[in-house]
Amino acid sequence: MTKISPPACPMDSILRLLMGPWTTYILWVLADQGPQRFGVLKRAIPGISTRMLTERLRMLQGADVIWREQTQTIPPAVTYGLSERGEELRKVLGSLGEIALRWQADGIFDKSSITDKRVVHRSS
Amino acid sequence: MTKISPPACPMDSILRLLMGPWTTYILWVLADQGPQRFGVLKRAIPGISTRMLTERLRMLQGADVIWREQTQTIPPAVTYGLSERGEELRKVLGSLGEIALRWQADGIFDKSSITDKRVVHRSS
DNA sequence: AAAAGTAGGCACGCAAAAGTAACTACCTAA
DNA sequence: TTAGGTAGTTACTTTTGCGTGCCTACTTTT
Repeated sequence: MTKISPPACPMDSILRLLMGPWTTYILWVLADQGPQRFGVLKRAIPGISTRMLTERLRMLQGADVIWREQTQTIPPAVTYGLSERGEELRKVLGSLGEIALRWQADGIFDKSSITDKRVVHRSS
Repeated sequence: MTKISPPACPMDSILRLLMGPWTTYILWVLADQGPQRFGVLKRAIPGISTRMLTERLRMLQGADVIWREQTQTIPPAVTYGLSERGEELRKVLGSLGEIALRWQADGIFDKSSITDKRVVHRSS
């Protein structure tokens, strides 16, 4: 018995795309630094596991938000970058980021309503 | 040292705000139908539990995205609505919604890359 | 007198999500 | 010869998110 399917919410789908803990970070790096190889991405996102990075990249690629280019050289080099859709998304995420910055300046995120149980991975 | 990943992540905070399965739905209803009471909201969002609705509302309220107005009448009536911050958010979410609509028309969300494991199995 | 509605709080428990670690195959540099 | 880098995959374990059900205190309705 297939339970609920979201009645009228493409929002739901697109947010499920962005929702993961790392997804926007990945997009941010790709937007900010340009196309990058797997290993560079991994090092640019401290704390992410290969498993997560792979999964997210596959998902984003599946949604045509990023492209993937693999060269058949012997240590195979794989490069990822924002596609046209990715650019589209970047603009909106940019606005969202601006808002986030303003709110942060206002201390919204500090006041223990959201940030509470987020201990943050790997405190060095 | 609790140190958050440094350079670019108020995004993380704001997305954590929107992330839950229900959050944007709630905002959508409040934006679309105007301020609503708890019970009305609950009935407007089929399938949500009181627990979730309460939690999300508290969180949104804590971030000043919605306001909460409680009358001390005897069955106490509580009304929620978008605050100024909420309106700000609504605009961006609107753009995101447009994109989502276009992508949906292109069938991005149908092609089993994201939606796949969302099938739910409750056979009884 | 009892049921129902209003706005939630609290505890239990499962299933999905995320982290951890080990393994692949191939090549290069020490 | 061995370590290390490239781009992952697979298996195992832990964490958590979220639904479900039961509770409140007060009033109005039946």
